[in-house]
Amino acid sequence: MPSRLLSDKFCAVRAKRERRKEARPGELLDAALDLFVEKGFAATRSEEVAARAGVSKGTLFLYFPSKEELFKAVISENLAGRFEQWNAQFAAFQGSTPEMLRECVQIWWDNIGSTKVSGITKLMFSEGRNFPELAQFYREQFVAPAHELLRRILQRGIDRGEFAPVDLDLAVYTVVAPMVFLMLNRHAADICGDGRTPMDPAQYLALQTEFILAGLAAGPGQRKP
Amino acid sequence: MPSRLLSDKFCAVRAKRERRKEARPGELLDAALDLFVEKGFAATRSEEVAARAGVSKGTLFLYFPSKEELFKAVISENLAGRFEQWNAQFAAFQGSTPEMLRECVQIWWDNIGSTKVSGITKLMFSEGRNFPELAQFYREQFVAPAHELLRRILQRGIDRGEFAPVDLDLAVYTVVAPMVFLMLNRHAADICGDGRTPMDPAQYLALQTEFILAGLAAGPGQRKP
Amino acid sequence: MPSRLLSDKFCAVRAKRERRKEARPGELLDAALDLFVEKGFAATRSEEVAARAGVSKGTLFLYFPSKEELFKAVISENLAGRFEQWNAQFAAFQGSTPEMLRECVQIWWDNIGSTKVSGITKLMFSEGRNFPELAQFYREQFVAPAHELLRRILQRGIDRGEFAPVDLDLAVYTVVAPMVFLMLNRHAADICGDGRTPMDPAQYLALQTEFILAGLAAGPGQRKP
Amino acid sequence: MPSRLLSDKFCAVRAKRERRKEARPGELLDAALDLFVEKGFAATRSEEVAARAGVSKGTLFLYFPSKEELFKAVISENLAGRFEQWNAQFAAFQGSTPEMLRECVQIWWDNIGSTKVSGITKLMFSEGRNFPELAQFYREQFVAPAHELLRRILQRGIDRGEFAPVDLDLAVYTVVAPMVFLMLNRHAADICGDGRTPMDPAQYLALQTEFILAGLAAGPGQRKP
DNA sequence: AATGAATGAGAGTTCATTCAT
DNA sequence: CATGAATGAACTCTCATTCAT
Repeated sequence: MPSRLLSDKFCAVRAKRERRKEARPGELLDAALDLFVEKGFAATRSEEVAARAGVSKGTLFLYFPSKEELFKAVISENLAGRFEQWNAQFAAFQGSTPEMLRECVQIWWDNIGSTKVSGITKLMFSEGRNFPELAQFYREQFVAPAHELLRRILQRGIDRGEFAPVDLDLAVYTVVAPMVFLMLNRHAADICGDGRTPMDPAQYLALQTEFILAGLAAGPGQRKP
Repeated sequence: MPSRLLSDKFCAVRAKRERRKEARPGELLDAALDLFVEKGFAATRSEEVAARAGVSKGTLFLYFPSKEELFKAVISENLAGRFEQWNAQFAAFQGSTPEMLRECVQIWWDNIGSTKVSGITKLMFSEGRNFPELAQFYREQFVAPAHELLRRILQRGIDRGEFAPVDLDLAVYTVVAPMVFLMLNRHAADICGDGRTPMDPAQYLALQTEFILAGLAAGPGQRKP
Repeated sequence: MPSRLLSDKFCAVRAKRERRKEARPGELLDAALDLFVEKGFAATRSEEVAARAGVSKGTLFLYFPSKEELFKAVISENLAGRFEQWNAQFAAFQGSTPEMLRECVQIWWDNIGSTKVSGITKLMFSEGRNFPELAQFYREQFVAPAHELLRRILQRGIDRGEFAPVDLDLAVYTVVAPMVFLMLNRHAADICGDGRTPMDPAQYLALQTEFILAGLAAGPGQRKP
Repeated sequence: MPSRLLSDKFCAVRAKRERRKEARPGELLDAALDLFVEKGFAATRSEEVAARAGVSKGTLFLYFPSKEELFKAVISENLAGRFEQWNAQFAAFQGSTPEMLRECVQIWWDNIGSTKVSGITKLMFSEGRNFPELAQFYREQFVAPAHELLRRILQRGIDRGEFAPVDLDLAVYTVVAPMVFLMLNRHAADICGDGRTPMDPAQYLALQTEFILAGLAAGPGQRKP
């Protein structure tokens, strides 16, 4: 069939160029994430981003109207709701709540903490004040859903008698803080390492999680006196 | 008498001026710390620092040869070690080790966490990569002594049978991480808040400390299966 | 029959395309004239010209090697002298010289002043300094013949006793100036209007022509006392 | 007196620098007017303006926050109302209205037409469309007062029987048009010269004025048939 | 012939740093 | 010592122009 042939030819001709065109934004966003995390938003020159993506300065602005919009796109791209899936996954969880929390931490580590996406948190801590609307966006898209998920897990543990009652708002932070610490330290050249042997994040996470579980099991303050 | 009056006035003016003159570097460092913490190194203009210190642009460069040297001075100046005192204080501590850890956290909070000094940590996390020598300096002056102090406390607990045996290298991080989290979040416009009620750092610290103590008491991994 | 239909369609499409192909340069010149007149040469983007002509950026440069050459072509193309015809027409004129002048003005208004061609004058006034060769070309092709035609008319009036003797060089400008004024004001968003009611160019022209005729009849300076 | 001495010294020390500082904006505005008129706003580079004013690029932006603001300042600076004085002057005029008109034209020529202020009109014609708010400002500050002044003069002539009745709105343009023509042609490299001998604006103005007076005396249209 | 993705020189603007006063 | 006007390197962004498709 001629039409098919024509169509094939058309596709072949367009293929390479189009593939690049479609791949460009992603390549640029990857490069931008790398550099922003490494050097900070302000200290990263647009041209560097372009160069790392293998294109020229001008091309960057073909896809993103400004450096700030590029920043926003980096956030959007990488924080696009993973929470839908995770919320569903944990809603269907059958095991004990301590297992649930361990799995939650593991999933976070595998998908975010150990990947370069964790750099976004570093970015927000470093540059958030200079970009309030971005900070707000980050809070809405990432922080709030995370807090909600953790609250549901903790509440489940309390409801099932696995955890002693506890101020959920605070308890959530006991889970969040180590994650944030790992994400920031990872992208700050292990600034909080003691300079001897590097800390193993997976082991730290495991220990930290057990501490949290011990604390939740014991109930807050009961051994204070 | 006019001449006397004038002379007195002149002396008064001169005295104030000289007092200010000697205070200049400190005022500039204070102003710089505030602004660097708030906006980042690159995003802070030299003129702003000078203005906040109440002097002109030129005067800043009279005391610090460059913006970068100013940054280094800000870090160095504020890292004046308090560990000598603290080490002595804790070497003489008589009570239980959990009490010791609680006091340690409290002292940190009162002297560092809740004060402007916490901004130094924010700065090191944000800009450390661009100032490797400073990062190393910070690790030596601040991180290493802190880790050592905490190690000694934890070791004391184990030695006295108050804590179960634990990997000290990892356990230290369970104490450090919440501190770092608080210091950074404080200077990042509560970027990790969920946007509802702001978290109370003191309450969070208390809960987090009890969790750590529960974990240390229980021993790691014992409830894992 | 599908094939016939297709074929017909194809031919129709092709025919239209070829017709367009030949029209391309003209369409581009029209678009360029519009935009250059409206926004100036520097402020007009090549892509806009192409877009208004309904082609892509690349196509523009297929027909004109540079934006500057496009500008030159816009001027040259629209300066196609009509003076041969007009000179012949006025050489054969039979009526009175005032009638002749009125007709001259009318012809100018109908063919140039009220049409897009007037934009050329706007362009030369705005950009002439940046294109000296074009300015010279414009003077030769347009200004000089116009002045000569007007001189012949005025001389005829003097010769026939209809006009008092007058410095022809100056008198020509009294005819030219209102024309230039109208052409420029037209393309400058009525910048010389007082903001109340818009001026009617035809009425203004008529009045202005009568003033000129009155002046020519009276002779210059005679009432100066 | 010491205080006087001190004050003198102070003034002497400051003098040179301050004089320059106060002169800078004016020098920059002059340079900008020259270049904008000569090359157009868009085609003039900021650095050129600075260079012509004898300063560096950065200094320009010390006094004007952007190129566009510089443009606005050029307009504002040079259009500062001269009409107060002129209106008063003509309100008190005692002679005949033809004399009044001649004087009006002369004053315009001496103060505007023959000076570089006339370049502003060129600017407005060339770039006005790209800066609508500036165009409006120009109309309000310059065009409208000028039209009103001319209307009053013409009306006086009619009232005193020196001029035949005429449509004032149109008649005003017969006076304005030659002025505009001269201002534009002057700044467009005599684009409307015929290339032979340059036209003498003063002589042209005189002749043109007499034509207008002849026309006004005769009344419009009366010799049409 | 036509397209539009890509380029990179160049323009506007900022700001650390200098230095005459 | 202190000032702040001046500088110019560096950065973001634009757009005329090219060329693979």
